[in-house]
Amino acid sequence: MTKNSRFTVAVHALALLAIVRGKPATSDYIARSVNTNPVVIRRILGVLGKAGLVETHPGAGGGSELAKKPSDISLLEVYRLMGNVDLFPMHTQPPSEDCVCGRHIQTVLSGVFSEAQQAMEHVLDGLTIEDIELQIEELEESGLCEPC
Amino acid sequence: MTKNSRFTVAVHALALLAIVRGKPATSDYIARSVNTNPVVIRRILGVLGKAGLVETHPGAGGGSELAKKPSDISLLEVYRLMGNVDLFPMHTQPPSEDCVCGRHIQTVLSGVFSEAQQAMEHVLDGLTIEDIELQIEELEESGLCEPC
DNA sequence: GTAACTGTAACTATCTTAGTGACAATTAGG
DNA sequence: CCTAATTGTCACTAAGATAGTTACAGTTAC
Repeated sequence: MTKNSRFTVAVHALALLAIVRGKPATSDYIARSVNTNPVVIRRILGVLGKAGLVETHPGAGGGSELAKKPSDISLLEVYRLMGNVDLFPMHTQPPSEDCVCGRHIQTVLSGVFSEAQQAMEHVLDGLTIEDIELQIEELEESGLCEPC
Repeated sequence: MTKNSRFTVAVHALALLAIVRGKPATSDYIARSVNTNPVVIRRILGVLGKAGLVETHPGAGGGSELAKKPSDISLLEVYRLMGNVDLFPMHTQPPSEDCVCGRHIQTVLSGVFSEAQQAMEHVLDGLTIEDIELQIEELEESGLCEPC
């Protein structure tokens, strides 16, 4: 599996932006919540910004806020933006063409892999940042939004 | 996501063993089909052997063969044996407990992640090495088994 | 006895990732 | 205009994972 946590961090950041709704959040503020370095957050917000999910402003009083409604941001969109393409890596070197198995295994596996991956992506496609936000607020058992 | 190709290689090896049905295959033979080093194959066969999927014999005339029917080996079993546990890595450091979002994000995400992973695993659970073998043989458009 | 195997340890090269410091550019506000 | 706050981005490091490789002792068939 892609051994990176960028999807997790991106969803965390977007959920936080949803919770503070409208008030711009600095990379430093988000980084404290995620418990990482602000540069890591800025890198991810950069990708989300180019895709139109967030708007970011430099300078004093700057920061990032959502550019779309939380209910319009699907987790699948975020997942793909974070560079997650193939769930199952193929052979590092192409298999032997001199073998019945080597000749066809990649064709067969790519069908299987894509079916499995689609099943997973279908679940992510049915969930939005709003769902995450609501579940967090439900767990907190209060309608207030005092994130930090 | 799993960043290693061991699952692919394991399925390749098992499919090859299914195709040559009964005739023991050496790690060198399998490695030529996969296009890798025999030690890489032996490492994987070692795991499959401990799990009872293959039987391996050392010495001259040795090699590996399936210990179960191809139809009794599910791809999910192989997937898990290859060390694939969590599809979606969480934060590298635990998020801040001082933040509403940081406090609950992992609880919420672990539910979402497990749902998505289960959907993927359900597909793998419905497929066996026999399915792979049959698809390969179908592509080869011949009932003969001359793998190399 | 010899040749053909496996199992496994040890090592290397390569890649990916997260994290970090540094600094120019931008902006708000006095 | 000056200052403080903030982003974007580059360059680097440390750590970890992976595939590949060599080597060699142990096992087996003939």
